[in-house]
Amino acid sequence: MPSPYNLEVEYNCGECRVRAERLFCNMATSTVTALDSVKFTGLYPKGSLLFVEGEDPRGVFILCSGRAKLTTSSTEGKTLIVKIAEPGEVLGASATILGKPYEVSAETIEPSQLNFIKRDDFLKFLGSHADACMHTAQQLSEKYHSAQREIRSLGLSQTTSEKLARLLLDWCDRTGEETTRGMRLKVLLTHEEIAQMIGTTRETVTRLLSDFKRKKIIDVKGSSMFVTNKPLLEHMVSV
Amino acid sequence: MPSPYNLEVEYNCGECRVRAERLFCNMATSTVTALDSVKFTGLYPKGSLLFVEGEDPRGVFILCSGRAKLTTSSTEGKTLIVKIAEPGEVLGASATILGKPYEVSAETIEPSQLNFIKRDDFLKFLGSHADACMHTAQQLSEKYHSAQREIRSLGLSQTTSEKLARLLLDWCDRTGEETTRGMRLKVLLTHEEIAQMIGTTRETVTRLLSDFKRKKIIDVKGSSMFVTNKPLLEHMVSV
DNA sequence: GCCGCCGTGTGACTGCAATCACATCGACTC
DNA sequence: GAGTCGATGTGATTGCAGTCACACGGCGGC
Repeated sequence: MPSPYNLEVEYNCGECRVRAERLFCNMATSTVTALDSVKFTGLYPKGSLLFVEGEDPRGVFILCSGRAKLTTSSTEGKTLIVKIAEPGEVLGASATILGKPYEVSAETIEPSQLNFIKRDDFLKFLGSHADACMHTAQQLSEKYHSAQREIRSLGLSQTTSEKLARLLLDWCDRTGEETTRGMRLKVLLTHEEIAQMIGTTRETVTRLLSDFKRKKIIDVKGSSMFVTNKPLLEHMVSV
Repeated sequence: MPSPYNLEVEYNCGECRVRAERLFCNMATSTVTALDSVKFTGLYPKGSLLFVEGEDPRGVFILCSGRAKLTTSSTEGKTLIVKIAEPGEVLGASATILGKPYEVSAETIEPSQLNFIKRDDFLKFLGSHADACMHTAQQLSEKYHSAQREIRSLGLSQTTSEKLARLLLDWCDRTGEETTRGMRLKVLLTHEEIAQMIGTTRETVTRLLSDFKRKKIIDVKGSSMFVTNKPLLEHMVSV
């Protein structure tokens, strides 16, 4: 299938091969059919703004493939990255359900496939398909869960190095690959973006990472980072 | 009706007079009947621990009357108050739905009435009553929304005074009464607890409040606080 | 009355991280 | 090769808030 952005596209949810693995999408055949009839499949290049904080909710985006960053900004221009959304997540659900403005902005950081559902259609869909409603509740629970983790990290960390340690450990759990040299992480974010994830400045991130390298906690080779002393990282967050 | 803790109790949801005002409880008669058959009504004194962070989810608590604080703690003993829950809120829903440990602890800070529903019963109840499932999704959306506010406050504030200003403005919106001397707030929390809400220390809260008094932004009379210069507070958070 | 407890008010000191400023380095354009 | 641009590395300075220490006042118990 020819497709832009080198992306494998699936226009038909009924035929989607990864559907069963997805918390939200894994639903009864009849429900999937209903989903297919209201959704709009779109391909988005890196850097596409899906919605902006404060905007009235138009509907939800189901992230089929690719990744998106969810951010919130202060009026002074300081930006906080709340979460990096992974495939299978539903974006904008809470605002759409409540009819309140989007509480974050969403921007793709990779070429991505998204299925958009208009607000009215989505609400009707949830009302008439119990399993979809249940899966939405699960999605929202997941979102709340990860927001709670973020709150812990921001509110309970004594120092910035503790926040960074928390972030790296999070990455190990989520995307780390075990190797003989320690956990390997693909660092796809700049120091600036890492800073925005833990609420600090770019310079501090650079300094702390140098520090970690000096202390042999991590080892950076190109865009790969090896966590060579995970226990020490864990010690930094718990004590 | 004689009742402990000077609390007006309603054992029967079907007869509850405030039900229609509650986001979650406002559901079809048949659904309420089902709810009544699985819930356990309990009265709890101030300081009751409903559940503890990290514990496996036993079920959900519907806060009928009273208030509860939701907290998360670090291993060093530092505590962060995530939210003060108000009547109508459902506590522990996300953990119960996902089957993951409670992400926060819940403790009553006033004598409270709560309806408890066991995990299995709650999941069955949601599965068989579409409106209850929808209302749960709304509750979860609200929870996510307020968690997002907390993240903004913790992550984007440059200084502690900004966080405190944010908190006071929040209180104005939520429980403030307009008076000729400015918004009146009932301060039911100690400086220690305020500190735990914004992730700082007791001393800093005392100092900042003195500061605000000196600058004629607030005026404290007993357990009442008058916000006499709200625009200045707003200026502190946006610049 | 006395005592103890808890919440509050303040001073002195210190350290971490924000800020500003500039250097370096790689990639890509022209 | 010169020039630009974004990302990274590093030094010097400063200020905010955490920490420790102690004083004061109200309130309940006895």
